[in-house]
Amino acid sequence: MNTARVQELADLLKALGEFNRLSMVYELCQCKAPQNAMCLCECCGVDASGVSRHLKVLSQEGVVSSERKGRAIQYSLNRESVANQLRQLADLIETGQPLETLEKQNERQDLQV
Amino acid sequence: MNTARVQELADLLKALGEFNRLSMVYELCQCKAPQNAMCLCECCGVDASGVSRHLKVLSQEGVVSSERKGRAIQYSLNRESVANQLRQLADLIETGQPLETLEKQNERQDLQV
DNA sequence: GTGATATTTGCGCAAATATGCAAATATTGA
DNA sequence: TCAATATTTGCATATTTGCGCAAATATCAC
Repeated sequence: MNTARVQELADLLKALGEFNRLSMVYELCQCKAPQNAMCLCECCGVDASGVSRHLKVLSQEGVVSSERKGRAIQYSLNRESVANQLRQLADLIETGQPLETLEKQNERQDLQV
Repeated sequence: MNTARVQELADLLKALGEFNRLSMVYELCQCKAPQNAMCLCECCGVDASGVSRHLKVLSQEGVVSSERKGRAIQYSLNRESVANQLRQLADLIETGQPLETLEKQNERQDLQV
């Protein structure tokens, strides 16, 4: 049943499936420049510590990347990666095609390079 | 910020973002014929009451439809609807295009019909 | 009707989660 | 160096969530 891949996808969806976190993602996806945590405080009504924790979850699931710039840490959305995962799930649900493991996906991408 | 739409999507992702529920969806998406709850008990290690509750969540979020056939209730996946929502989110994340409300989507589909 | 099968619901429990506050840390800018 | 800014972490708390069991309910087959 490809349990590991189902688990991966479930973890990703769980990370995205919380209102304040998805609001942060929505905010990030509409910004060209990366944002720091203080900016993201405003879009959802959570204080800095909460934003920090949410960003940690998103980061662990590969939704965002971070890079320190001066005092602040700039967060940016991993657009392609997240979009591809969602599309793969959409395809699976629509067509019933079996899930590919992440390993296989990476192998396939290696071949293309 | 289109809060309502973000909330809708978050609810959908939360419904899908639980391992046993996603396993059930995975099972359903690979079956041509609708399945009843007892079948779905097997694919995840949850008893009938748990499956019933999970199916209720999935049903409330429009992931599955149900129809009673004799004693059992047959569940089937709303493939297109769920796939479309996931793709819309993927597009949003990839391109930053603003979210359409569900109402607008329906209007647009009405026009196409 | 009666028993058999399928699903739902009430209850309680344990684990996970989201949050705010305050303190600790990190890193820069002057 | 030192003060200011940004982020993380510990703690406490309230809420949510997933689960199993047993009882209730629904529906059919006979």
